[in-house]
Amino acid sequence: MADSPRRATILEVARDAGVSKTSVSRYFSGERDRLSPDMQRRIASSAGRLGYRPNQMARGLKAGRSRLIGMLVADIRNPFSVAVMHGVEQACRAHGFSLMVCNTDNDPAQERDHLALLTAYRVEGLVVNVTGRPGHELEALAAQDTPLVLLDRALGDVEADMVGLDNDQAIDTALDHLRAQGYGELLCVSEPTEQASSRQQRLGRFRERLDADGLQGEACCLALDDAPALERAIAGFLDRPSHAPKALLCANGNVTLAVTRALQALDVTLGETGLLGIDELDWCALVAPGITTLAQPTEAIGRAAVDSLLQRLAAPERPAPSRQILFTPELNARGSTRR
Amino acid sequence: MADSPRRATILEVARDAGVSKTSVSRYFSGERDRLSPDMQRRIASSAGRLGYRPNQMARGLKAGRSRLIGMLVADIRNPFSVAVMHGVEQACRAHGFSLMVCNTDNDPAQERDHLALLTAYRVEGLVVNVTGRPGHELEALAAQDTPLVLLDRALGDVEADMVGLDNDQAIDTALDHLRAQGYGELLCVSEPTEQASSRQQRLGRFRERLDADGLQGEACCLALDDAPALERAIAGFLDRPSHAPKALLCANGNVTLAVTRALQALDVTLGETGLLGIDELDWCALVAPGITTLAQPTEAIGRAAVDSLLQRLAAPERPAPSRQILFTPELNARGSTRR
DNA sequence: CGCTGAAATGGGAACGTTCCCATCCTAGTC
DNA sequence: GACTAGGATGGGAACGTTCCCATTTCAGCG
Repeated sequence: MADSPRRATILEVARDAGVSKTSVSRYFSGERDRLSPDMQRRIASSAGRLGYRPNQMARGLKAGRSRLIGMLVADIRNPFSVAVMHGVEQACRAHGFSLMVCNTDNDPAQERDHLALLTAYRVEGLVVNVTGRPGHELEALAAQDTPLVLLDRALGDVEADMVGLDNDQAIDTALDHLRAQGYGELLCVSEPTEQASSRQQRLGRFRERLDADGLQGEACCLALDDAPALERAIAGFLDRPSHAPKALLCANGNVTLAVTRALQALDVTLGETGLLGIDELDWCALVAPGITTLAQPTEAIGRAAVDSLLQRLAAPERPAPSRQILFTPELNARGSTRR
Repeated sequence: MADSPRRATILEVARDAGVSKTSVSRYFSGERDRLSPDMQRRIASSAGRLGYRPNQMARGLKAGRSRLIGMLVADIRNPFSVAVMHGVEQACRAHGFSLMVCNTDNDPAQERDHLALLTAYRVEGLVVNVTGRPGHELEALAAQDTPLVLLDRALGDVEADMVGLDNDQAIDTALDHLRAQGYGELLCVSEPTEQASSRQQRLGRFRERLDADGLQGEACCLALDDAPALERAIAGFLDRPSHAPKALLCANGNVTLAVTRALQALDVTLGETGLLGIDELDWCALVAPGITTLAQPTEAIGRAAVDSLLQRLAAPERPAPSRQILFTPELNARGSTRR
């Protein structure tokens, strides 16, 4: 059986089968119907015996297309990212592309490196969800006709399609729900916004709505790794005298996790103090009375990203104006917003 | 600025800089010190102006090495897998390799497909964590001198290094802890074991220890998507008359999630009924009195996998006998095992 | 019965690299 | 001052494909 120390080449298969390499190439590039049944049989048998696999490198080189989609993920350990990635992968697969994922750990240096890598592999399209501004490199890519789609975060200067949550609607839904449940004084917690446009947008809308609706509220941004600071911020908010029930709004899943920890440390009863998080997580239904969330349709977002890419790939001539594809969140009302 | 519709090639850079392509190649393959400072400057400038990036396809083709490590993951949405993957990625990066991850969704067909894909890209090593038995394909690969390392699950017939948790030790630690906390009657819940050796091993050890230690207990395997069945199984166990406190042992993170849901549905008080899960998850500290877990050192496992790969890659001559690298779990005692 | 055209097949030149082997130059040696 | 060793540089042949053009064969047809 398996014995050849080196991978067989198309030429060896051709020789073994007594046919030309062109025919073997045809066999493996989906042009089988151009081959006589007899030849197909011969090739199949030889290839099988030799354990031949087309070399994708050579293929990509010659044909100029890698059949590869690249994805840059800011944080692979974020379940939201993974869920979207899953959608992206499915869609790629469905269209005969493979996905090459790079995790950047929110590190601009890694973003640059990985971007170079994906470029080196000549990915035909790029799904980008990053923190920093590798704007320059991305612009260059875009200028070279590599389709680009931004995920969840717009990158100021880069002109490309963008797929993500309808943040305004999400905030509106959240506030409407909280108000309907009788909460009158709100604290919106977010990670620092400099790096991610969606955070800015959520916070911006939050402030807008407060003004417009005459709700009481404030926003705070802090790095999640400083648990004491977070506890202090929350305690400060809760201790303030007030005449309406208070609630916390978490701008994303990571925040929800950190805030939940902080609330437990502070011995706060959920529901009495409201809690609503953007992003649905496995465990939100499990904690205490259940944590109310706004779920993002992650798979759909992933698929939409790929669709957008493929569309541009199909019609490279007319560079359609860049679009925004926004999705509606779904409210999972649970005990944490029931008084 | 960015204008070239097509990527520049090494030849164009060479022409632009007035040097030979060989020199440009040297510049980009880490042989800069062989070039005079003047030449380095000229090349750098031309390459920068033209936006040149080495074509990894051509590189891989010619040099015969792709600088790529492949990883096959059974379930990308499992936090354990992701954590290990993170370790793998870091290690690859540290050694100048890139990682190509394929998620198989526990589907043998996808396993086969993705394996073919990775083969086509001529990955230099493969980290495998799969459910099915693409044994044949994997064997072929191994026979072709592609280093292979199995993650968490041994594949019966495939001879390769294996990295994972020390399952015997994990079960021992779990049982010792449960007994020390006064639980005397145990139910070990697992997903179906056919596909994953680690599950078999955990269950096997559990049964062994029961016999040896004279503990009361039983094991049950079921698919997690059938919540009612799980609830029935658990209710059955809890309703049985007994003279010692009862506890549940969850064989992995997914099980812990499902069991926790079931327990809530059954309105069981954690602690009174013990609960211990293998795999640490974000939320285990958050639920009720906290869920006791056995944490796997995921990053270390990932790194070990890559190390093992690289070791074999470095010495392809002497095919060292395949090893097992096992890691010790860490106990996080929490309220769910305190009576 | 020679002509046309389609279907089946094969030869060879790319694709963008790397790397082996020159070639050229300069400084050091006797 | 010829001789050499070694450093800097360049030319060209691969690597394993695809794809453009042949070339061959043969059925159909006026």
